[in-house]
Amino acid sequence: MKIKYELIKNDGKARYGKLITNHGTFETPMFMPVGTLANVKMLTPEELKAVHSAVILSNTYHLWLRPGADIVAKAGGLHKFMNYDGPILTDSGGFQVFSLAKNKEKDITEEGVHFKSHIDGKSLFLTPEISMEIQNKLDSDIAMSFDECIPYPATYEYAKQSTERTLRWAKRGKEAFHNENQSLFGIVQGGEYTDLREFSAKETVKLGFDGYSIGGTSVGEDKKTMYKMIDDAIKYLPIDKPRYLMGVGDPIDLLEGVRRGVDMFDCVLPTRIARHANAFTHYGKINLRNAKYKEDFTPIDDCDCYTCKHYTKAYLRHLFVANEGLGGRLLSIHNIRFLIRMMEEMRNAIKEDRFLEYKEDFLKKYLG
RNA sequence: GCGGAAUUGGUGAAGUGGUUAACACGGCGGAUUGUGGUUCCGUUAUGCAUCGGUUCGAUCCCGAUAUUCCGCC
Repeated sequence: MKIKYELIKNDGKARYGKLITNHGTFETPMFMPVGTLANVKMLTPEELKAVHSAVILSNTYHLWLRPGADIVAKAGGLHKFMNYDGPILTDSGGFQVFSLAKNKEKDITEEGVHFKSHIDGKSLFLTPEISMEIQNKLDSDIAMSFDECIPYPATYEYAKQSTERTLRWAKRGKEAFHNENQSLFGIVQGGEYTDLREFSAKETVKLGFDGYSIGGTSVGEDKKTMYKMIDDAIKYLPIDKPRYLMGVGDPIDLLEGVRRGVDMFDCVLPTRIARHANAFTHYGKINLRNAKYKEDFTPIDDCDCYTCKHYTKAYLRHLFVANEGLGGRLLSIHNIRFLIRMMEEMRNAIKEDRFLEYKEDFLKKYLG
């Protein structure tokens, strides 16, 4: 069955709802950790469950290269392969168009995208049809349309052509898609241009998808521009379908996204910064390598995660200074929990009609 | 006792008679937003064992002293 979205409360800004999937029902707005290679880096499914993680992301491009979609299919699909019984969303490879296609004008064609494998340099060609075929085989809960994540800044002309092409790719992808148990999301592009965002949103909705993403954000633009990109797109999205802001993010952006009516977010930030010794706290981000934590025998934050319940900053600092991987694991647990807990708190605040107060209080503390 | 060699930052070390002493590690700090899994960026010796001398100018040349290593008696 396809996913279902149930909008429970909508005060015109923030939304509270439920996402019903083949692998459980979960409340939105939600944060989804990224597990590119059929794993969330360094963590086991049990650890993800312990931080109340729901949907996780995987990546078409990466799994296409290895181990290959057929192997995952033989294993019985992504869930079985990686031993995760929660919902999985697969990104289409569109972001790799952005990060791996060196010469956009030349490498991106109407038919698809040429780029080189980051593993062995082999030439690859990815099309909407191939992306759908791979995602169908992976058997994730939610598949993403194959799109181009437009760089920032981009000229109006480039953004326009790219946005129109993404739309044609979305249509092709939808036609090629054939897994009844899987849902497919469309992606709004349009770069930083208000009219292109409107055009992209309206046309994508016309094609009809199970949910809609706002793409092309968090690619180097300033926050003000990013929020405008959301505003320019989200007002044209149907209220009875989930809205997913791709690649975002940091705690401030989550608050701003929810305020604008976003239901789903994903981001590599919590796990990436964790591997580099950074931790989210209610008082801002901290770097555990800093000398001032050498003798700090208190937990990272007022937090209910495994790491905060059992370890001190001094110990975590020692692990990072000693180059011990456990530090990255423990911080990944904390950082994911931090964002997921934030979402829980936001949902509660929405339910109790105090979202804006919550947001203000959080920011006041966080920005110190 | 005699002869030889060496002495550069926290460490390993390059280097030159003339503005800012290479590089690496370490230290300190920052970055990171649909992940190209030990990443990227910045900073870190007002000083080249010590004291004299030669020179317009010395870390680099000369002498003495100290320390270390090697060889000989």
